[in-house]
This record gives sequence, C-alpha cells and structure tokens, in this order.
Amino acid sequence: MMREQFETTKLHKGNGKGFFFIGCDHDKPPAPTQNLLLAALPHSDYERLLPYLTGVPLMAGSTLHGAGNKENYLYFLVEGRVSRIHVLADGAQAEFAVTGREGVIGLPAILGGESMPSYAITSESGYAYRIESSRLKTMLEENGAVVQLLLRYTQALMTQIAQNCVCNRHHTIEQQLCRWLLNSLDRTDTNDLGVTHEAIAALMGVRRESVTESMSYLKKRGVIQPSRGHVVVLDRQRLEASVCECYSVVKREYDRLLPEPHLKLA
Amino acid sequence: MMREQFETTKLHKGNGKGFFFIGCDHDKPPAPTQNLLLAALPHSDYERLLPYLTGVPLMAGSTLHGAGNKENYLYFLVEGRVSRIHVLADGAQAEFAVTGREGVIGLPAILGGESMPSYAITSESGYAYRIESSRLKTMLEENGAVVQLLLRYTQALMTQIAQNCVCNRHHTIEQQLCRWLLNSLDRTDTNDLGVTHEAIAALMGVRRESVTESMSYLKKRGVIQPSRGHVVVLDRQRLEASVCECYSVVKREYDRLLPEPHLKLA
DNA sequence: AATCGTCTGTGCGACACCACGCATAAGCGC
DNA sequence: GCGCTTATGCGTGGTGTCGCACAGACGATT
Repeated sequence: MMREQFETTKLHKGNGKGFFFIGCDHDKPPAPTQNLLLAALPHSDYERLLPYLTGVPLMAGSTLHGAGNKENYLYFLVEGRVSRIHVLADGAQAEFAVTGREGVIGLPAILGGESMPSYAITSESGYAYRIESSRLKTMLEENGAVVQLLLRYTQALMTQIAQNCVCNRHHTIEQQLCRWLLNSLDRTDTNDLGVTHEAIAALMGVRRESVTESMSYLKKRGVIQPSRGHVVVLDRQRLEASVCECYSVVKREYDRLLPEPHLKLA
Repeated sequence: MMREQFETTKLHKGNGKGFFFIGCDHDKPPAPTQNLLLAALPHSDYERLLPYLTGVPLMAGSTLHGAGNKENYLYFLVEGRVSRIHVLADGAQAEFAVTGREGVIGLPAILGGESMPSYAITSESGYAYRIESSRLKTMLEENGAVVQLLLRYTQALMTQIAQNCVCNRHHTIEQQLCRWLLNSLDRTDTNDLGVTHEAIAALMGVRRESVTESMSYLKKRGVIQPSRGHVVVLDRQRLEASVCECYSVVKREYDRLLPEPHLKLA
C-alpha cells in the first residue's frame, strides 16, 4: 500500500486546498479482458486489437486527459475508477461521470473532436490498457464491431451525464452521496473506499462539511463506517434504499445498451 | 399565428399543472440546407440523403421521441427549438440540452441504442426534415462523411450536457435563465420569445416564482420586456454580461467541432 | 363590453446548502 | 513514544431556493 499525492486546482468555490487520493501497487496487472468492453468484442476483433494494447498503471490523482488537450490514447480501464470533471472559470468544478472497467476514456478520439473541455482524473488508482488514438481510428474504418460497441458505450455515457444533470438539480446531497458511494463500490473489489470527505466533496462539487454531515447520518444508521481517509460500506442494501433513482436508471441503461453482464459489477 | 396546446406530465416537484407553448404556421417550409449539419455535408453526400428526407412541421409541445420508445426517425431541425428532457420518478424533470437548426434529434438510432430514457419535446414550433433511422443506418455503413459529422455533433452535444450538469450545481437561477434565454434567442429569428414563466420553469426544473423573480430583475435593468406569454429581449449584450460562462463554453465547442459557421446563429 | 381562465407579481416561513472559523482526533514520520 | 500534519466534527450566521397562498392584470372568448 503506497500513498500518492496529487494537488488539483481549486476544488470548490472559495476553497483553494488540494486533496489526497490513496493509491496501491500492482504486482500482477489484470488481464485486458477485465475491461468489459474488450471482453464483449468478438474474439477475432479482440485479437486484432491486442497487439496494440499497452498496460499502464493509473495513479490516483493523475490526469488521463487534460481539458482541451489532444487525447492521444484511449484507455480501457481494467481496475480503478476515473472521474470526468468539468471545471468552471472560477475554479469550481464537478464530476459529471464516473468510469470503471465497464468503460473507456478518450472517446473524443473516435468521435472526431480529439479533445474536450473537461478532463479525466483517476479517483481510485488502478490499471488500464491504452491504445494510440490514431491506430484505433484506422482500425475503426475497417471494423464494424468495434465501432458499434464504442458507440453504444457513448450512448450509455450520455445517459449517465444527463441523469447526473437532472440529479444535481433535484436531489439532496445525501442522496447524491449514496449514489457516489454505490458507483464507487461498483468499481472496486473491496467495500473499503480510500477517500477523504474533502475528495468526495471536490468530485461532487459541494462543500466538505456537507459530505461530513451526510456521512455521519449514514454512520448513525449503521450503513457505513467512516474512518480517517476511509469509508467502509457495511450495509449495501440500506445504501441502495437511501439512494435516488439516478443510480439504478443509469445502471439499467448500461445493461440494456451493452452486452451482459455489463455493469453487473461488484 | 395559431396557438398550440400541450399538456405535459408533472412539470416540477409538487406541481401537476400543464403549460402552453405558442406555435406558428408554415406556409413555405425552409430548405433542408437550413439545417447546419446537412449544409456542412459534401454536396454528393447531401444529394444522396435528399431523396429520403421528408419535411415535417414541429408543433410546440409535441414529443419527437418518447422516453424509452424506439426512435424510428432522425430529425434534422431547420426551424424551431427542441428540448431534451429527463424525467425523474416523482415527475420532477429538467431540460439537459437544447437543439435548434445546428443539430439533429434521434442520435440513439445511429449510436445503436435505438432509444433513450429521456424524451425530446418541441419547445418552440418549427420545421424539420426527417429520415428513417434504418435507412440512415445502412447509409452510414458505406459513407464516411456522414458518420464523421454526426459523431462530432454527438461530442458537441455531450459537452453541452456536461456543462449543464455543472451549471446546475454551481450557478444561480438568474444566470441559468440568461443562458436559457440566449440559447433560445440563438434558435429563433425574432427577439420575441413566446413562452410563459411556467414553461421556462418547467424546462429549467425550477419553480415558476423563481423565474418570475429573475425576470423582473432583468426587466428592471432594461434587459428584457416581458409581457403575458412573451419575453422580448431588448439588450442582448447586457444579457450576455449576466450569463454564466456555460453559454459561451458550449458555443465555442460547437464552433470548434463543427464546420464554420456553426452555431453562429441569430 | 363583460366574463373567465390563465399568467404574473408578491409575501412569508421553511429548509438545504454555503462560507467561515475553530476545536478535536487520528494517523504519520521521526 | 512525541509532535506535526491533516482529516473530521461542529456551531453560527447568511443566502438561495422552495412551497404555498393569494391578489391583480391581461387577453381571449362570448
């Protein structure tokens, strides 16, 4: 267990402090097929992709794509969790989507825009297989299955963003925290999440104190057991009872759009 | 000038009332090339598409795609404005993207998912050219230019949704109202928007009273001149001075991703 | 011109969340 | 073990938005 520090830009209105993410080692990198998109490809297509996939560790706190920078690689995640974040001019920011091994980072490369104004940051360290965008692009022109799968994934991602958009408008921080916890849980092996209140708040785009408050309420009800820099989920069922519908709507949509058993994580 | 009524489902938490949209006639439908995507296609590609395009009027309040229903047509808008809306289980809802003649409705058809959990409703009546999804899909397989353009558009749309998501989290209703007004202005010919506070509130996912309040503040400053069922924008510049960055960020991204002069509307 | 439905303006209490400041406790390096 | 850093807990006051209720104003219809 090692510790990886990363200082982001301003996290929240009027808050200029950085935050920690907790990382971990990788003695034996997981196989590419741990990524559910790669696993869903017909074998022949997967074989053709394989030679060009390079394993890379994802350090918590490292950015995969800077906002507006050209995205030279697509990252198929096999472990860990990456947050897509949008930053406002005053430094306020919020995560608008999360991605784990069910997905891929770097869609602008295949959609054709090359970059996006948002950025992608590893919020829990893990491992990914990357491929050069240019390489994939030429493959796309001759290969239907890969395109189809990636486009269906794109649609699922759009739904996730749209749902988050409406969720931000209508649901309480506590409901959204539950959603955040469940989404994180779905993308790790353990029920022990290594994040601080500060980090969660930054990703959710709310105050740290609001997270603390919702956390202690969940703790009181025995749903979670928070300790310094960690949140252990004790009772997933009750967490699911407290979350807003947005969690399951998105999950269902992933399942509908992508081959089984997609996003049947954890 | 005719009037078109449409009763939506519950608009806002605890509000079960319907609302009006104001529609208008179409003696001479605009040409397909009024749609900026169609206009951006190479001539030969456009020609191939043309025989399959059918003109359809868009009545304010009519849904183009119901949530979860299979989307049989793609609609290239040439006039009017369509809101993409996501509905929550309790009936609360919010617009997560707007589309005018710069775009197309029905992306799930080309992305492969066929439907989405959100729906698209005409918020200002106009005109569109539609094509059968199945027809377009077979064309896509043999035509690079159309795919490329639609995918770049998809990316622009994703940015719009992501930006709205963060905007919902951080910006005031007044800023968001300005954004909404400007986006509407960009998608009509006049500076006279035919909408009620109620309708705007429904689309923004806020209370009607909040809209009224922000409106009267803008009126006091001489930016707009509201009258019953109408908002006339008097001073676009000051409106732009009051809007949050989200308006221009999205606009810039459309311009970057799509051929000039895209979203240089109005 | 009178009527009636609807849209708009306003006031008030409640609540969620924010901003700031500070005390306390936990875990890390030494 | 000790001290330092950093995460967490909490209180206080302020603001933005909600939810509800109601009055007035407008305009379409008759």
